Amino acid sequence: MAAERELPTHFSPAELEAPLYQSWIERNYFSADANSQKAPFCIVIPPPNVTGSLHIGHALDHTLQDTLTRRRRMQGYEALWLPGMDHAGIATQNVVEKQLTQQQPPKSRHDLGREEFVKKVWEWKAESGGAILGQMKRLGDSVDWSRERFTMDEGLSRAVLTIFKRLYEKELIYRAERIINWCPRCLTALSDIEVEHSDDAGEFVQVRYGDDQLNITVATTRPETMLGDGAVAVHPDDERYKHMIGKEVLLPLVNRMIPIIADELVEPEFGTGAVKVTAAHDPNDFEMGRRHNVPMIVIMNEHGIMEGTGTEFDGMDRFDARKAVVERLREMGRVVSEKRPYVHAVGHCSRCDTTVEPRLSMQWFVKVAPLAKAAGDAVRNGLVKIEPAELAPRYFEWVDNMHDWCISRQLWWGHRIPVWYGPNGEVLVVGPDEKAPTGAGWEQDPDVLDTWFSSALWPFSTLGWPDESGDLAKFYPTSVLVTGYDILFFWVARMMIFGLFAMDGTPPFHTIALHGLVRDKFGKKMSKSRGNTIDPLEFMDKYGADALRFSLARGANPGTDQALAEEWVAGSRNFATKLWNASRFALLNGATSARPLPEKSALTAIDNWILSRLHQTIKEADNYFEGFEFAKACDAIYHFAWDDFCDWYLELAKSSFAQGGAQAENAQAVIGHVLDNLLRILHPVMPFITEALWTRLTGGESLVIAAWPEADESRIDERTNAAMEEVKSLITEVRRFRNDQGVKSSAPIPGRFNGIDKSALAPYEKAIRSVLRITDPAENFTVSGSIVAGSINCEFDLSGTVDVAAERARLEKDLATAEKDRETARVKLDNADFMAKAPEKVVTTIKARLEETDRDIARITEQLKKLPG
RNA sequence: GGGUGGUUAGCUCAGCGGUAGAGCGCCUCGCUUACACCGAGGAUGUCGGGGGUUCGAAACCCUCACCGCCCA
Repeated sequence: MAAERELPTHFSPAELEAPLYQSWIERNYFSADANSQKAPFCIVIPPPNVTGSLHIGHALDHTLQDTLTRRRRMQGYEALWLPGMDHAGIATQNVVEKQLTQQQPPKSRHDLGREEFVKKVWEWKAESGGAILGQMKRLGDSVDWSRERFTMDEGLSRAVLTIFKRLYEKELIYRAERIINWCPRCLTALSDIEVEHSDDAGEFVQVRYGDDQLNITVATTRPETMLGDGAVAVHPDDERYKHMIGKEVLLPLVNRMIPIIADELVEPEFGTGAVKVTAAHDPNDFEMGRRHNVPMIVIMNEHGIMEGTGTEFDGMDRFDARKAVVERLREMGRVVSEKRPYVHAVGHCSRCDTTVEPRLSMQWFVKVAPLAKAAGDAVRNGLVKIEPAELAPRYFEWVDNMHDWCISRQLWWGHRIPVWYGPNGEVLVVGPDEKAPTGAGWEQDPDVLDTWFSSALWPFSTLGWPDESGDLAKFYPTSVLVTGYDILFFWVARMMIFGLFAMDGTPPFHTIALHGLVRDKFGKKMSKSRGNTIDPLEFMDKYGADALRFSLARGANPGTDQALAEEWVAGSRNFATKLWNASRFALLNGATSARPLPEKSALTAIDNWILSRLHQTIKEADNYFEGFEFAKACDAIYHFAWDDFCDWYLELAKSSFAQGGAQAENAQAVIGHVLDNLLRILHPVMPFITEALWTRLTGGESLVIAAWPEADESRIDERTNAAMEEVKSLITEVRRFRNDQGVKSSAPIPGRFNGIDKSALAPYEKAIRSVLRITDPAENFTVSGSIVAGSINCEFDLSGTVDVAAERARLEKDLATAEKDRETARVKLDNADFMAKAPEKVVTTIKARLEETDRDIARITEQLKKLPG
């Protein structure tokens, strides 16, 4: 009997985890049923990129989502965690294009043609895409694989067409020629959020325009764009330049006359107070250009090569041209000053880091203002809750200031824009079930939509929208969106916008739970260049998925970053090992969850104490989980399991087992009950080891489908808790004494606990003696050492010399502490203002503290007097 | 430049009005039959500086300094 329940002496997570996950999949535990009567709980995964692999940020994000989902599943909800990926337009196209260039002979996508190229991308996806999905299994993600979605799937593509047409009909999508962010390497437009600004060392050059009659000095960080200047602008109130407004100056190098215009956008204090206006290559200049009819002169091609300026610079790369232009101006004596390096913010393509070029071009845009207003209001009106609430201002800041969203991309991989242009200038938007025009001269827009356009539909497109599917009815709106605050803007706002629009004002989720970033050991941001990245797979190999998950969850304070180090993960593995060994001990001693838990009156005080703490911990941890306080929930469980259960209860229970009989049987039931519940409440965070231990302990089918523990208030007993605190301090005092006296903890010594029989600690004496190895006094008992712990006077027969000096030092130290404590209390109580104004409860506490310290001081003084010498 | 978060033990962080906490690290003991991935004991902080509010401030207000993030 005992033999078959025995655990292997060693715990090896790596062997344990994969088969368990496999068994869960085989038993279909993660598949949600849209027809069930259970209340729905749904999380859609923030779709990872199809080219990506699991990084530590995913590991955190997924750990939290899995914890929430597993808990709800155990609570009896119809829990759906829906997995999938997005098609990552630029990134994926880049990957496949790179493959093509590495072929012999190297090819470009243009060699293949659009259709063939897209086919290649699908082939790539089938072969190498979605590596992250397998890694999610290793982490233990309890996602419903039968519902896995991809943004390029047919159903999701229908959703894209549907929303595009609806938005277009409401005039919330429009096409216009604007300055957009252009990546000269990816050869596509980018939205604002795909541009990353960094402080780069550039240059700041002042150039004199004009001639002897009239000249003006402009300042610029981009001298090469002067070839496309259409004007010089000054502030209308700038006395230095007022007389020049309306006149024309000579633009050097191109030898064109350009007007001097007045515009309030110009900051007189900045540079020389005069700026060049290159309306086709700068967003601010574009605005000014529109106001003042400045010609939009395009001087670069899509690759960022100078073109059409009619100067010697044509054909040069923009950065070479910058040098060359300044060089020529210098020769002409037109450079007034040069500052180099001049550090200023420069935009880079978030996919390839190429410096972004503002470019005038025809693109499709979403008119954001009315949609974003609704997205902001949903949170303002409490329809959607942001957790933690402190981060809501960041959300508002974003949605309230959102610019129109450029959604067209000059790519081939993605949802092609469903717009046909007719021979006579017709523009036709084709919905999902409509036929595209076929006549001569009709052509579809060549561009595709921004990946985020389809990701923004994720919370309902994955559930079957635009069809009125059962999934949609059951699971929309979803329960909670879990994501890092760093992408609050990237797509949370966009999902809100589209969700509210498509679903007639029903937001895509009730709650947005935000977590922070995982940083390195020293709190520094992880980056490839710093070389401080952590590979979650490596840590899972070494310490197990449970250990990684526990570390991440335990560090997850709402909305704040967390540091992670290998030592912390090792510590979590140690915790898992602790659980393993405790369970091993439990099983070896016949612990069982099969027997009903005896009534309080039948149990020892220590049994009742651990049950009290267990139910307290269940209550606490459950509340924390409910409030997305993962760190606090884990901490509560950790300390209960390790400190209360392993270090105190199991040690004390050894005396019950030694005793045998009913007391031992009760301990078996208590341990069984505690472990059963502990493993349940820990399961969402550490699914593997809890499952392995629980099935062995209880013989149950699986923790995945087991019931979530509920706190039994009747077992919580503050009096027992308090008494046990006294027991603990008594034991600690004696241990300190033994330690100070150099007595080995394994050596039994005879001792007396005077007065214990009449104290509240009487029921604990046996256990105390056992754990401390204090034997009953023998006939020739001679007191050679004594201490007072709490209300108990303890006397020991050390049958030999006592280290009086050590004892005196200890007592004097304790005395000093007690006296200091008494002084603080005394000062308060002597303060008339305190007595008059402090609440009754506080005064009582301080009074009690004073009495306690008085007693301590008296006792210690007495002890010191008794010391020989 | 505009927002916004932070500054608590050697490190990373909780605590956010009533005697300073955790994990890791550190020191001393210890192979006591679950566990050395362990046990027992211990040390460690004028809670960034300066003002203020309060009987009482790490916590609330003001101010300065220094980090960080987001957006320009």
